[in-house]
Amino acid sequence: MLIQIDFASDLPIYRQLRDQIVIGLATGQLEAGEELPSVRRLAADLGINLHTVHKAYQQLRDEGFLVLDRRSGAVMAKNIPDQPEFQNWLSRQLEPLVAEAICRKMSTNDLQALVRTLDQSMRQLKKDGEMQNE
Amino acid sequence: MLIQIDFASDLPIYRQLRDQIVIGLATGQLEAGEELPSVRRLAADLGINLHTVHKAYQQLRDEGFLVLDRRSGAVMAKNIPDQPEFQNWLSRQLEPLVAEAICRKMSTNDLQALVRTLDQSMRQLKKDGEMQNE
Amino acid sequence: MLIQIDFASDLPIYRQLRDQIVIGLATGQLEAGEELPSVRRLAADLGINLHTVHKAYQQLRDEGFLVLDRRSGAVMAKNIPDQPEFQNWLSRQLEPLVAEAICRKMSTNDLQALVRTLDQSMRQLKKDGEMQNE
Amino acid sequence: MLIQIDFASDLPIYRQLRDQIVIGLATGQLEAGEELPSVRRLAADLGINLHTVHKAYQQLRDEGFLVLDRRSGAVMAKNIPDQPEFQNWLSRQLEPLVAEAICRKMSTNDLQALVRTLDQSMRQLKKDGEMQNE
DNA sequence: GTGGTCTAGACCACA
DNA sequence: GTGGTCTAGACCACG
Repeated sequence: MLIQIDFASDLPIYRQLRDQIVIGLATGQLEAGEELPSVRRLAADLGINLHTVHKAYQQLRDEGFLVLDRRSGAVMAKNIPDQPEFQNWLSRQLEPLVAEAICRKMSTNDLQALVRTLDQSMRQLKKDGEMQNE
Repeated sequence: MLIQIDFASDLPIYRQLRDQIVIGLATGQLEAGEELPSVRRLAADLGINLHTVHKAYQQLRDEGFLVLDRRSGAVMAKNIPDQPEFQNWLSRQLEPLVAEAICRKMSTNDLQALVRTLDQSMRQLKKDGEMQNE
Repeated sequence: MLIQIDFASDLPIYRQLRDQIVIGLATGQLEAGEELPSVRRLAADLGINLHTVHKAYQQLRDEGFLVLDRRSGAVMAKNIPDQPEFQNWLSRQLEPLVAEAICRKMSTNDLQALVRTLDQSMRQLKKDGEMQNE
Repeated sequence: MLIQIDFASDLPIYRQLRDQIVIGLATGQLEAGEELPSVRRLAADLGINLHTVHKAYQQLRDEGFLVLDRRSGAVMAKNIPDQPEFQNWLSRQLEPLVAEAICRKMSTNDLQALVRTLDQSMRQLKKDGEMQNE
């Protein structure tokens, strides 16, 4: 799976890394149970600091996406645990974005379409990957 | 309009302030052309520093939401200028959120419904406010 | 002569006023010896403060463009005195602008053309005005 | 690159700093991709406050001249983005200067020559620097 | 009164 | 080490 870091972004590197791994999982580029590169390896490949990769992995573990084991390294979780507050959290993240879309005169339909497109394209990618594996 | 700052949040204060003003504009709690409190006044009301408010106002000005009129202080812009890259920007913001929703097993319908609810409730609030003014 | 103030500009109002009067003089909309409106009158017309107009007039007087007299009010100077350091001053003003033009990949020719156009259009306006008066 | 701050100038320090960096870029004293001193370092060298340098850097970043790389601090941008309204902006800056030159009886030729000299001397400095590097 | 600039000094997140 | 944020308090230009 290709990971691209933008060093000039305002988003911290560890967050970019974390986000891309989540996106990878959503699009099927990463599967449950799949092994991730070691901290060392990934840091070297991306040309970033060990700490940075470690921090991203830690956060993914805290969120239930990743299982860290001394022997088997980093493995994508098989079962992502329910996060009871997830919808509320998501709602809070979405709120300012939706507000800005309204202010920028985006229509309800355009906004819905944008979310739908993102959602469907990711799910489609995942389905394609799964069919290939069968 | 009520503004609430969460000092424990990881989101910087000036960003919380900026976001809430945008939300206020989307929900009609703030209207185009309306005067905002002066930097000093708002800082005192919220118990934060003058510079923090100043920074939020500056950002809103740069984004075209606010006009800093030399005579009357801060005034919500009448015409919010188009931001040519706005949809792309929004898409990039939405991508990791949608990805996480998929990973957390949220259905397409639930996600759509969540966005719809946010969008509609804000637009409704705005419409209510406008009807009251007539 | 029409004067337009932009209250949202970063340029102070008295400077906008001063600049437009100088432009008016360069384009012949104002002539040497012509009377300007009184401070009171102009302030009322533009909807700005007395002090602001006063400050603009003072600066124009200091620069030799305007003669202020208690009886005859404000009169455009007949002979604008030489300002020995003017070329140096102008050069210093121009330097960052030319530098930015270079950085923005504007060609020497385009820059020259831009200055020429501004210069010629003002001089032409002035000549037109003078012919009309004969 | 030598930077000189005039504490008596009416131009704010952060603007002087910003202007001199742009001039440095135009004259080749600063090259695309070159690292700038850290905010702290430059502030100490110039005897000014950290925040003042920070503000200049932020503005340069907003204008596309500077990239604030998370790893290596401040780096001059490789590709300065087009500013669609740049010519209009420049024209507005130039207008009062040209008008004043006309009022001060500067000839079209002298004005053209002045701009040409500034432009050519900066471009020449840049070319010299580039030849030296080969 | 307003916003804008500058200083001084602190703490934090990031790498 | 870096930049980013926040605070406190001062002065100035503008209107």
